[in-house]
Amino acid sequence: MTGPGDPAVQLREHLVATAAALVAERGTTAVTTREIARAAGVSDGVLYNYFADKNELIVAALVRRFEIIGARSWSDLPQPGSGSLEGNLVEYAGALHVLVRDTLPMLAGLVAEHALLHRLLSEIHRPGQGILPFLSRIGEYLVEEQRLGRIRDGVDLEATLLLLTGASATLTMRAHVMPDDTDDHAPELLGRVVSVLLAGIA
Amino acid sequence: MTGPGDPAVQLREHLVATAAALVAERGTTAVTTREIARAAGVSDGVLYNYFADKNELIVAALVRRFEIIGARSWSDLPQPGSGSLEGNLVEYAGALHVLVRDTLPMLAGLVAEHALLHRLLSEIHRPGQGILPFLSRIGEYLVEEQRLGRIRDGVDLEATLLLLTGASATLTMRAHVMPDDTDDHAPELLGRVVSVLLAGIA
Amino acid sequence: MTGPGDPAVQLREHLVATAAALVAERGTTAVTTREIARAAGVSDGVLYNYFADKNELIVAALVRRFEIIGARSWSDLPQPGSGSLEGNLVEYAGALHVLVRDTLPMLAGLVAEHALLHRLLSEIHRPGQGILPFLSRIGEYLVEEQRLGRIRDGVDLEATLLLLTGASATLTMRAHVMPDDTDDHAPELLGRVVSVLLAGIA
Amino acid sequence: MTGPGDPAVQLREHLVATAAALVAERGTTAVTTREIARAAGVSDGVLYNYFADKNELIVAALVRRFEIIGARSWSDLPQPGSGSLEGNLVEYAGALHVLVRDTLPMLAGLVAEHALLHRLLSEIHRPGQGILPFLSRIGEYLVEEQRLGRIRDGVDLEATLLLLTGASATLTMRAHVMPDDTDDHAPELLGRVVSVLLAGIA
DNA sequence: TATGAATGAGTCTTCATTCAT
DNA sequence: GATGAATGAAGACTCATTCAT
Repeated sequence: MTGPGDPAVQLREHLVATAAALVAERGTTAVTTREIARAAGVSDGVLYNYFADKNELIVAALVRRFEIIGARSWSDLPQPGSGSLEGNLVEYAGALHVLVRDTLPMLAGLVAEHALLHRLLSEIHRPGQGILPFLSRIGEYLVEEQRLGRIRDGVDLEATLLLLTGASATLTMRAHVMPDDTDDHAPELLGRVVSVLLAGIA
Repeated sequence: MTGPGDPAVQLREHLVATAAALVAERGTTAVTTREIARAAGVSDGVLYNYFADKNELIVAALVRRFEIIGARSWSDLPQPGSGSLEGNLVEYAGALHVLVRDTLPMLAGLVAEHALLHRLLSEIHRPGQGILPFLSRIGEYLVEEQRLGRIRDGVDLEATLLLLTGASATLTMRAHVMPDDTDDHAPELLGRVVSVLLAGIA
Repeated sequence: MTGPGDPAVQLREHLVATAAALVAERGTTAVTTREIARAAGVSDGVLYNYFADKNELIVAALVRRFEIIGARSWSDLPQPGSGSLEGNLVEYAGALHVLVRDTLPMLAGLVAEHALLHRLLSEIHRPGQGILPFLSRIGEYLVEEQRLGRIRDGVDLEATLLLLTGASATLTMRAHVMPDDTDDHAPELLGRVVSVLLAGIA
Repeated sequence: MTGPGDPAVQLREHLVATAAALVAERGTTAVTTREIARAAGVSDGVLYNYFADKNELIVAALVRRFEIIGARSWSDLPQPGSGSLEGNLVEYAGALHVLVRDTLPMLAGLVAEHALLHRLLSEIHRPGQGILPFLSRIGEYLVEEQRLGRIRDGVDLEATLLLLTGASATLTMRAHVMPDDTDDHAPELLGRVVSVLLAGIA
């Protein structure tokens, strides 16, 4: 008798969505329960009708956030063998860049709060959706391309993955620290990154 | 009439050093002014004789922290042309890994607190010391190696820098999320990363 | 049109019984209305269809509790003239000990809450049942024994009652503060108390 | 350098005294930290400069209360052998009556809160002052009188103590439940109680 | 009449900041 | 300048009570 139309479920969703938006803006710790309630248009106490405590709501908000951003970033990614390897890698790197860019403030807040981080991790491993599957998906792409011969045999794919994801993530950090100019350059810079990765430097 | 021997300057330094140590341990927000004062062996109020508010002290502490860790990580790094390019790059990547590992809790705290981040940035650009010079130093190393011919002509060094630093930094993040097994593998994995970077994957 | 079979009366009774059980376990203030409703298998709001507020329900629960415990403790008590005076007094004292032991948490809660206490008192005097009748019953026993000559003529029975009940009650308090060893000794100690009371100390 | 004149010590004392007064009036749980602060004429947070938490202050207040009342009740009590046994016992019983009367609301509050009760007990056993020493003092009085021959040899003094203290304490409870008439009768009633105790009832 | 989600005042506690000494 | 006690605005969380359905 409980479904998405259930008003209780709707309010729960509303709270999660509101909290997700606030957490995305200002980080995990800077958001107060009162702010969430105000922003959601409800009273201070409602939160505790749906969540055991503030952290449970925050974790739910983070999971939600990852799902939304993940779904947005990772749909329509190229299949192994299609197009050019270079173009595909740029797309994957770009998607990861967007993913990290939009989740960074939340991730950052988690580093300082181990309790929250671990609650999130145990929560996020459970469903098929999450941030880790995305990393494994790009890994799978690399494996397939190697089997297809577009990546040299013998190339260390774990190291490759680290290089590719690392460059994307670091680009994000840079954009965050210097918000003025870098975000527009991101696609172009990632293109150059992929070129270097393909050809090597020696 | 004011110099490094001035007791007022010394107390200021002492406060910065104490705060730096505490911030490194527990992160920006988890440290209280009282804890800093207790750890420094002074009274709660002194802080406000040397800093406008808590944030100013925290920023000074972060700057100090970066200087210390930077100095530790970046002394004795190989000169361009010495040894092998591969071995040198592994060393640079390893130093960056250590640098990020030891500053991650602080960096993370900053992302969530924009005010603090911006105050730190305007502070850190002022003196010759800071975190950015370290990044530029590895950049300079790459430039020199290219001029010496150990890095191919035409290789995009900015992209290379991004790949190298990104892999190191990402390795750190991984170690933080899964603290069990990854930190010991770091040197070996960075070795493989450098191999891939040298040879390319195509 | 209203009788014991009336479903409304039954629900009222059910609420009182449930609240009585919870109050006996955890004391007056530690029980929440939500807990009572959950335990009774009804919704949070029903309570207010039968009682003006929480206190009214609590008072009803206390009255009920005293009735139940009283009925249990005071059935099968010896009749005046039967058995030995000493044995009978020990039985009465033991019954009172049990009565106090089982009502102490509730009584204690009442002392701290004057409003509740007074509401209870005006409630408890109304019906023929209550805690006071029990005290008067042991008083009646003493009166009868005196008339039968097993208690000396001229003995002050009010004072005797105070001694007997006081010793029982105090034993209970002791057991509550030092729960380790005293409850088992209670019967034996009450036996000695009655001996002293019978013979006097001078 | 710390003495009773130290203003910090004075404020601590002031807080304890204020809390003691409020707790005596209204019981342990009904008093809020804000009320204590307001009544003491200080701000909400001061409390935590002197006590780890609310309970620590409450315990200190209870200890204080027992000391004050104890000192008042138990000075100038008769020595064994002096005066008449009967008169002395009435005095002892009366002192206990006053002691219990003035501490009952606090004791009652403790019954419902085991944590608080245990903290108080471990605190109260430490110094030479407390409520238990008073009970042992009346016990010692009985021992001495027995040695002097004013209490029959072979009389069970533990049982006697229980009778005497129990009667006093119960009288208090009665006075609390029916505040109208009984407190004035207390001395007279305790006189009759002692008479019965001396002569026995058989 | 029964429901149970929403309410919001109230609880304890923390901590950056001030200021009289 | 140094002290450190006092301040009081928040913070997370609880729970008796109400009321639309």
